[in-house]
Amino acid sequence: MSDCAQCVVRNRAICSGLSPEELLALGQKGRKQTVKRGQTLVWEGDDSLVVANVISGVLKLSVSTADGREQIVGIVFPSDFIGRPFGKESPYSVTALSDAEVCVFHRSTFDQFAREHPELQHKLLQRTLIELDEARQWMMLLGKKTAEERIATLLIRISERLSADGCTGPLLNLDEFELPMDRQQMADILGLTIETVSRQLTRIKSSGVIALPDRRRVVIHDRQALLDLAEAA
Amino acid sequence: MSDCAQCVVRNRAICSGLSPEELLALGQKGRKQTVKRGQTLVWEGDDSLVVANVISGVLKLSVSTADGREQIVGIVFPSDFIGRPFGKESPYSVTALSDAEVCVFHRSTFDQFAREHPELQHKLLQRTLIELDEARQWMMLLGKKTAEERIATLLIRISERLSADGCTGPLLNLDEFELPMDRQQMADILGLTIETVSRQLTRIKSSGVIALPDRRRVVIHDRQALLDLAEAA
DNA sequence: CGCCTTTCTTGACCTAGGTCAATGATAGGA
DNA sequence: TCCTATCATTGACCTAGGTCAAGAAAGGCG
Repeated sequence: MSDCAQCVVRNRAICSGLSPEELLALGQKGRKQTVKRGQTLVWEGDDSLVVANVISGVLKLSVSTADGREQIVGIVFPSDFIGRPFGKESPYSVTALSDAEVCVFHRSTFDQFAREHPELQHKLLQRTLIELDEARQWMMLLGKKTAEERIATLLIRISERLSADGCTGPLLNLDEFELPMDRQQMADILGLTIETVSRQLTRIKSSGVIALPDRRRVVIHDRQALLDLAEAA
Repeated sequence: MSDCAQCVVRNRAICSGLSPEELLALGQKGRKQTVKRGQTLVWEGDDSLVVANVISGVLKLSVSTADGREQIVGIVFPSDFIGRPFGKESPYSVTALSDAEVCVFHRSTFDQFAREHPELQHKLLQRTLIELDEARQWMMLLGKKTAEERIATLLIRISERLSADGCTGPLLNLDEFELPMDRQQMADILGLTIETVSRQLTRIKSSGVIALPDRRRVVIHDRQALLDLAEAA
């Protein structure tokens, strides 16, 4: 792989904290790969052969029932880690929502390297714990929140995540951004239908809290009001 | 703490894999504590001061909205780990569903010990990854499954978990067991109301797939049929 | 620039599951 | 053992959100 020391996600991905020598050693085991929008990198139930860091783009993690219902169980942004280390089957699919670049490793190679480098393993643990916390917050949303609360929560979360991505500071709370997904995908994240998503967005727009200049663009006019709509964090 | 080498969850908890000396060192930092049914060990939002292993009993992890809606985001059985290492706030409450015994550590003490013992950290990572997979399966249930599918899934999961607990082999799939929770708690796990839980249980009972000899007891008469009701895993 | 495909919005209607309220069971405690 | 405080079930009714079916906007692409 090309020079990890120059990597744009160098300071935020799990590789941060590795010594220059370790970074080099890990870098030699990985390779950069581009993924086209819509392309699936890992299939649910398949042998988990690769893990990766996201360099650019946005991907979804999803699980499906036998009869085709799909639930998106995670959205992955640049600097996030994807794949299931230390386990032979992937419990979900990983699919690109936009064109993306990832830095891929063979799972077994990565597993071995991680076991030999406690600092890397620690980073991975920290990240997994955070993901678990987030998954549990989302369980609350899916189990107990109304459609309007769900939409408001999603908009807040995406705006936070996208602004954190700028990496210029803690959180500057982007008030205008591009949705990295279409309406159907929003519905699959929120446990709703596309029609309900559409209706609730129009409702919130009509109240003046947000504007929707085009399909993908969102402008938050009154963040506090949106937070109130989202209820508890 | 008393002798870890004699601990009933010795081979299943994260302490498994530690050398006798390490086990002793860790054991000296912890203490055994009993928790009464209904008692809350950790409050959502509070400083995360303790972590623990569950020795006996069953506990719930829950998060609440400002207006009092509660979602149970995890059920914890003997040999499971509780608490949020490497993070200062607990994102959920931990409450005993039955009287329980836990083996408690100060979080900071535990964090330090874990960082010095990669094997322990690895066990913790493995466990966290499994919990994350389970949380995501549950997101599918909460986002897309019908009430009947939810109930069937819960019954299957509990029976599997309780039989694994016997620790006599891989999975013997207990066909008769005691629910470690009441109807309201089932509802809070499944994102339903107590009435819907009750109605669906009666429905499944009427179809002959299960029997309910008393409030807590469940007998699975036709496991395959129950699996079919639960749809996809 | 118009055509076609896909995506999004909106409306009319329906239903799974929620709400409210009454009744029935059970477990402890005196 | 009876009494009382839960806890669970059942029924009648309601509503948030799902379903089905038109339209209306955007993109692409020749």
